[in-house]
Amino acid sequence: MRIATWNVNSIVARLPRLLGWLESAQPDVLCLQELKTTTDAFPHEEVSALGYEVAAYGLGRWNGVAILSRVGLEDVRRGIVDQPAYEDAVEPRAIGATCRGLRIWSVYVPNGREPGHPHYAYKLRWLEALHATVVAESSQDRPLAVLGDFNIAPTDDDVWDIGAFEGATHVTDAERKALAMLRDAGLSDIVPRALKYDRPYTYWDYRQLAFPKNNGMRIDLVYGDPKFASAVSDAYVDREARKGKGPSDHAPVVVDVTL
DNA sequence: ATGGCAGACCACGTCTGA
Repeated sequence: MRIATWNVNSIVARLPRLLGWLESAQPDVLCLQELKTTTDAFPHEEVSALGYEVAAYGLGRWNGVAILSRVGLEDVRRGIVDQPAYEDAVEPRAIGATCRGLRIWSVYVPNGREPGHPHYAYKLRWLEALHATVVAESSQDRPLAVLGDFNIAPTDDDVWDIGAFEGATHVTDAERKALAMLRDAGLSDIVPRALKYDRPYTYWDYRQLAFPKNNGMRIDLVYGDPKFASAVSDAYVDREARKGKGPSDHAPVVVDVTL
């Protein structure tokens, strides 16, 4: 079974590329983030035409997550356990579903903006809620994986130049400790192969020629429980999807599992 | 010292992203 995650930075703007990628990469399950549209406005017909069921969760301009599956889509759940609000709004940042016996979550962790900002505190609270969700769902007798845009670079090697991140989010101890908590809960970081260069970055800023310079970050992560991790046969970042006209600023992460 | 790009909508400026 082929599982993937991709922050598309607007499902509407990315639809032609998404459809083409589904046809070429042939994932069985795809987790999407940053739909930037409502559940109703999701392009259900176009995606269904390729054989995928859709569970989408979007409220409009920002955020929005979805799971696409051609191997079943059951027990859909929108939002995580005690999901915190930001400025009184509970945002569409997580959706879970069961696909052929595999429990999958598509998550879009808050950005944080800058350490000390209320959004940063929100990010850390959100990660605690994600941890609680993982703990709650780990009791089930089925493989579990959390995929998505975590907005955290797990190590200094996961950014092109750690010196450029002084005082910035994505690399702080508190954020990385939240990832460590997920690992303590039994999940493993499924590190993908890079198809070019030595580091498996998944995001490159649109500005400053970041992609051709490979000034990237690995922030789109796959966290799997032991059942999932032991079933992984391959994992890679599809950087080809970052090339050309009208790409997302993120590339898909693809994981093959014998489940 | 800062923006640069891209997308959505509060739409011809503003906000967000990381």
